[in-house]
Amino acid sequence: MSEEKSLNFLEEIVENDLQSKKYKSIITRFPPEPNGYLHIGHSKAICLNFGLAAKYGGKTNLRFDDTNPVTEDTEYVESIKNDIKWLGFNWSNELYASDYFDKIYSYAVLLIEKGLAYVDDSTSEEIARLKGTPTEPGKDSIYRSRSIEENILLFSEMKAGKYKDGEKVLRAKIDMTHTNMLMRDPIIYRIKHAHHHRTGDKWCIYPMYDFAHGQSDSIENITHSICTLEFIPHRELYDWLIEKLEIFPSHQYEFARLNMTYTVMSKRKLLQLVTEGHVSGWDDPRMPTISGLRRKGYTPESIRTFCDKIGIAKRENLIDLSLLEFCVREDLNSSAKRVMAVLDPVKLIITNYEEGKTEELKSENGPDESMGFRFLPFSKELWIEKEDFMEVPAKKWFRLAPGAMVRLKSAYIVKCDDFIKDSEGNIKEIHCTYIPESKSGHDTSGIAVKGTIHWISAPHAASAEVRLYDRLFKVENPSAEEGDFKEHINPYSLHIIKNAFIESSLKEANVNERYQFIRKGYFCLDTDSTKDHLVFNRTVTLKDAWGKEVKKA
RNA sequence: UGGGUUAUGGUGUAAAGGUAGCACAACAGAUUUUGAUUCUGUUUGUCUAGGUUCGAAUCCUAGUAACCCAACCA
Repeated sequence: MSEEKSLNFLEEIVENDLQSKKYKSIITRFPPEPNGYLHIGHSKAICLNFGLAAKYGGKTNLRFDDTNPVTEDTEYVESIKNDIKWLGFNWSNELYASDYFDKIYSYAVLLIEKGLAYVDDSTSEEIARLKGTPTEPGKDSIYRSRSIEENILLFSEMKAGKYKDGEKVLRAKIDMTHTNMLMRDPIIYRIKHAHHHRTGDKWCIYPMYDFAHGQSDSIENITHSICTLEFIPHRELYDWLIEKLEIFPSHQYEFARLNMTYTVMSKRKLLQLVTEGHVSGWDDPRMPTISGLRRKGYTPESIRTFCDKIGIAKRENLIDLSLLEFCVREDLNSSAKRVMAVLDPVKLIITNYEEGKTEELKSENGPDESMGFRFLPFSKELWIEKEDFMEVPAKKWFRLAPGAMVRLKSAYIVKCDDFIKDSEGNIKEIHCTYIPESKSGHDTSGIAVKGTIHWISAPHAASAEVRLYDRLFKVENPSAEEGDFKEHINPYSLHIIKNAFIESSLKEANVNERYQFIRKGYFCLDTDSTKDHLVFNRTVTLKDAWGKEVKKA
């Protein structure tokens, strides 16, 4: 029994509620509006809600908060369900706020009958004007004193479609001078002659968030309704409505939403990136969406670990992207198949190796012996990375340079004797001699080299397109900068290598497998890939101590 | 200028009056046929000012800062 992990404040609340017998078991819910794709911030809420229920033996509903027909679509419903399943969670019930429209309508009638709601004919401008400001109290609308009978008639006419959009609204009658703006007679129903993706044209009036969310929670007997900090002012109204309606008392709790460096998290901003073509779509691997991260090669496990590590609290936060990257590296390090690929090739010729000869050299598939071995063809002409050769070696350089020796991974030690430049001064060929006694696994040469580099036998190489991704924004917190957040987009966030050389085993690559291109990073097959045109995405780089060294200099 | 919420290393997050801990990041070293991994170590913190107490991140008082609230969005 090592030290137990301390509880977050919501776990404490749940434990107290369970211990005090307030509830026999808990029910949580994840309530997305189907008007966009889920992002990494949502996975924090998903892990929280599903995790809490799982930990304390409760259950979690998936409920779509579909009360605004003009922004919502089944396309989003499907993607949301898919993403939650992919993350590894199963909901107890798939529910929709729109399933409760009849019930919610009857709640509204009940409120009118209690004299706690009224129909207001004012324009939205007038309503806004009378609402006052945070520092000035509001004023009553002239329609506030309508009789219950008139309100009931008017509201039923609203439902029947007698009025146009915006002509009337239903408002809760609370207090126009309340210090909480949300309590100044909030609108609870509005007229929208719009087609709903589930209820079709049945309704032309729709409840507002505040008159649907808490009511849906209550209908489902949600014990702990968990949302983000910006809903704190809504809690007072949430409780007021439940009390007046005398329905199951669900309770709202709030936690701080996730923010991450070098990206944006608001649906509005993400939508802009998509519609204005800054990215290729919601699932562009540079996007912080679940679908983007999935396409980039992130594993569900790594995202869950990340959500676990960031914790749950009530203060504003900005999480380092490096933590997410750490989580995926940690996961992939133990599971990814090791392969060789040369992204920026230069020819290496082994002058003392027999022309036309091919050897099959044994190489391990992973850090764990259980992952097995494969055989790599080796020949006189190889591709290596341009960056692994320096004509004039830097300090602490232990890769290839004139006169220097390196090991070719799983093969031989070679010594650089010469190199050839093209007319523009670029290195064209590197000439080496190999040490036959230094064969990997049977090395009797007694030579110790500091550097080991990867390679591909030129006549046996396959080729592929490789897409390298960098952070989407140049600044840590684009939302906090002055002006348009899009001014801070990183113009180099995508680097496409049209023709990289890969070992031929990768022709058999499949989308579900993760690979480590040795020394280059973790990669996965992209959905754009075809049999004749392989496309790989870089999920994340490896840590690069040499890169740091170079930067320092 | 009203109301609400929050302040702990560079970033997150613990410590329920009693040793300020953990993770990421950074830095240094060891190992390494991936400058990866692994291992070891180091640096850095309680918003400010008072007070209570043997003892305060924690309690009290007064400040300060950040965020949220004036959609017929959620």
